[in-house]
Amino acid sequence: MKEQPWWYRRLRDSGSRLTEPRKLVLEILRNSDEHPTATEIYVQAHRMKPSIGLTTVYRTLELLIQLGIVQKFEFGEGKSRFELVDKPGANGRHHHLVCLKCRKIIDYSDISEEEKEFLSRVKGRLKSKHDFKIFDHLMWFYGVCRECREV
Amino acid sequence: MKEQPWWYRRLRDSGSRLTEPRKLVLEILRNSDEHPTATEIYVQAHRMKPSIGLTTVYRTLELLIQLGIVQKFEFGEGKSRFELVDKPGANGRHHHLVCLKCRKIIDYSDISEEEKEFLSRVKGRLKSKHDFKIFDHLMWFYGVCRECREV
DNA sequence: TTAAAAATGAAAATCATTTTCAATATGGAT
DNA sequence: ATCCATATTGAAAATGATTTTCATTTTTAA
Repeated sequence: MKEQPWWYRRLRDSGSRLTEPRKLVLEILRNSDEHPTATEIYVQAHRMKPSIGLTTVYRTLELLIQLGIVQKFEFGEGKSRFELVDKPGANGRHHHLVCLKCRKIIDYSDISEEEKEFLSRVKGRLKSKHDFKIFDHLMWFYGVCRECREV
Repeated sequence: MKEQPWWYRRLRDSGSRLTEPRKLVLEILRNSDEHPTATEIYVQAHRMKPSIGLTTVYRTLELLIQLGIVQKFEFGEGKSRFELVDKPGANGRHHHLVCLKCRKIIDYSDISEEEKEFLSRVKGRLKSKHDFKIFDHLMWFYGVCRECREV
């Protein structure tokens, strides 16, 4: 007997049906390390089951958010990103370097061990001080790149 | 002789012109306690100078974000909200805690010694790796607050 | 004062997300 | 397994925020 993911029960308990598209969206979320957008999820889902529609992906995500199975993030890109709640070890990768002169933006994702440790300490502190459970973070650094300093 | 806001200099230094629409948008941001949306800023600006266009408000905000003068927020409403960044170096609200459920935002400025050290190490690393000289930073943490976890 | 470059505004285009509505799939009852 | 009420779905249209295009205006430096 195969063990069912905890969200199957939560879906059922809410009176919602456990449909193919819903299982697919959940499977895709389970298997992605990034925080996919609705469209990214749709593209994957569509490859596996071409009959699926983007609308359904949106509706499913909305439902899963209501049920506390999925979290919605916004990083200022003008679109939302989604992640399974309590998915361990999918944090970081959202560091931006902005040059104040030429306005170039560099995304960098290489996080050092030190940085990870620091972040987990900060998260611990935020938990105890503000009683927040942190799922993710975003860091912006503003400066001037070499080319612009040379002028 | 009137003292000019620090952002005037930063605009100038970036090679951008200090135009009427830009001053207006900055003035509106300076005088608002809330985080206005682009449209809200436009409505105010338009009252003071009817020739102004929504496009210019968007373009100005984009520029100010690139220059680190303005921050963009997204609360999951499908539109962005904007706020003036505090003067760099001075007890700025550089840290934000966002509750992913109720969309509440907590600004906190109490930075520990450990945190300051960490940031200076990160800045050093960014300097050597990406050859950026960092002037300022911004950190966002996404999580769920106590009230929302209790449900 | 003048010309080049930067900035502007209006309208059109784009993009993410939501709504509408007719067709389909699901799960409990039979 | 079959049936049926209804939850769910997909396609297309609608919406709303943001971006692009392009001709005109404003700003700055010489």
